[in-house]
Order: sequence, then structure tokens, then C-alpha cells
Amino acid sequence: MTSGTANTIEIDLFTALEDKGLRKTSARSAVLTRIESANDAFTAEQLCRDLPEVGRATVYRTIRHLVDAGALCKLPILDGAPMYSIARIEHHHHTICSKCGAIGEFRHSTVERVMRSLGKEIDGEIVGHRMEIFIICKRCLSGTNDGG
Amino acid sequence: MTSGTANTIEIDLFTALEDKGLRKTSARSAVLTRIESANDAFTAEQLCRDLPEVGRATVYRTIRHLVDAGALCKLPILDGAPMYSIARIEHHHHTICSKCGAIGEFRHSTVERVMRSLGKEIDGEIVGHRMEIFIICKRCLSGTNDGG
DNA sequence: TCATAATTGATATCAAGTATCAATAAATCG
DNA sequence: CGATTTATTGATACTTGATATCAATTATGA
Repeated sequence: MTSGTANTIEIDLFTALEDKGLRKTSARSAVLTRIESANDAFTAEQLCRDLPEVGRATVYRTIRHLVDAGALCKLPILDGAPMYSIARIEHHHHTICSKCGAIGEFRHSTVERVMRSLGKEIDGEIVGHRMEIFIICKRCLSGTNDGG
Repeated sequence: MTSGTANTIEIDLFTALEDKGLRKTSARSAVLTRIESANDAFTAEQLCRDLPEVGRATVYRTIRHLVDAGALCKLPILDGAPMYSIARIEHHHHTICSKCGAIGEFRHSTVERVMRSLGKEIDGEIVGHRMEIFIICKRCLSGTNDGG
């Protein structure tokens, strides 16, 4: 049913759960397939709405497993529920539209270099970082964003 | 009652509410004074606990007014309630201890420079940014953090 | 196939935060 | 100063996002 083409993200998600010793069930497959098809970051509630046949608890549990396994990246949102995006090997950061909330990605090597130089200034051991750029996205700027 | 020394942050907080055309009440004064005394970031629940004589609704409302006025900075927390810190003129970023959740501050000019150079790469108009450094703080590293 | 252990999902519960609204307090006016 | 008007308060109920419980179900290994 959910056997996709090789080398897709789907494999990574399934592998992530497998590596945790979790069973492959139809409920989990449905959640992973739905996540795989996501182009943008999504909320748990969005998954629940899109997968009425899967219980809320299972949706939330599966997301937690994936975040735990490092396959999903949890993005804290200023107001409302957190969003999730598929974690890619390459480190990246996010843009958040202050108007419509759309989340995008970007990479910037200088940010990583800055991180290294910050080590001296900071009282403790750095274990990670996150950078968020607040923007007004193109769609909102151009007025073509009708909220759909 | 709450008339503090001039040039303190308290004045800024009161002024922020005044500028919004809000009345100066004893409940609000209690909340502002408590916030003024905060050295670290705090949660709404912490204020509620420390100010049992002020209703929850008022605590939350006052925080919202201050964030709205730009006098408080709302920090999204990965798990649990958001934290707030007094907004200072100077732009700064936060360190978050992954173990105990303690929040600190730092400034770094290169971060600001990077922001400027990012403008070209990003699809939209940049209106702000936030950088968070995840650390294990000194207290947790040294094992002297007993959670108190 | 059967036994065992993990998983599911309806439900109850929790936690953070907001809406409601009668009672109250602040500011203004005479 | 006292009366009037209007903002504010806070107890309570509610909303939302998320987790705990636990009997029924399903996956996997022998």
C-alpha cells in the first residue's frame, strides 16, 4: 500500500520508526504517507483533519516518535500550535511570514560560521541553534494571498 | 505605592501602558512591579503564582498589553508555556538550556550583519529575526543545578 | 496457527489561555 | 466633593492543544 519509490523521504520516516523498534502499522503508515506528501510545515491538527480514520492519540504519538527520532523538526510558533517539518540532513533555518504564518526554509553558511565564533562568548556548551527570519512573504506583499 | 526611582524599567512599562491609553490600577501596578523585579525570562503562570491577589485574567491581559506595546518580548518555548522578557532597545538573542530551560541573553554584531546579507536570498521582506542558541548551561554542566 | 506483546483509539483529563459579565474602581465633570 | 461615566477586575466557564488510561485490536515471532 504505502511502498513508495526508493530514495524518497517516506523511506526515511519508516526507517526512523523501524530503528526505534516500532512496528509498522496501517495507522502509522497513513500518518507517514500524509507527512511525506507535505510540502510545507504542518500542524498536528492538520494531520488529524486530513486523517479522520486515524485517532488523535495515534497522530500525536507518531509525531512524537518522529521528532524523537530526529526525522521531524518541531518549530515553536508564537501563537497557536507548533508546526513540524521533515528534518533534512543539511542544517537549515526557517522564514515565517508574519502575516499568513507560512513557513519556508533557507540555508546560509555564514550563520553556521557565526555559531562557531559564538562559542567563546557563551556561558555553557552549545548543543544547537535555531534562527528564524520573520518576513512578509511575496504572496502577502503582492496581495494575492486570500488566505486559501 | 509603586512610584519607583526614575530611569528604571518600571517607568518604561508604565509608560508603555499609559501610551496605550490604559488606566493605572493597583492590579496592573502589581504585575509591572513583579515583572520589573524579574532578572530572567518568566512565564505567565509564574506571575500568577507570585501574585495570588491578582486574577489570572488580569495577569494574562496585562502581559498581552505589554507585548502588544513592544515592552515585553514573547519567546516561544519548544515544550510548555511561552516565556517573556523585558524588551530592551538593543537587539539581542537568547540562550536556552536544554536541560533546565534557563534562558539567558547575548548580543553579537555578526548576527546582525548576516541578517543584512540574507536579504538577497530571501523571498519577501524581512521584518525581524530571532536566534536561539541551545546550550547546556554552566550550572547543569557542573552538576550544581538541583532544579531550585 | 497461536501466544505474546505492542498498538490503537474512545474517552477522560490536563494545561495554557481566552470570553463573559456582574461587580468594582478610576477618571472626569459639574 | 460627590455623581456620572467608562474602563477594569476576576470568578467562572469555556476553548484548544496535547497527554494518560485502558480495554479491544493487531502485528510479529515461534
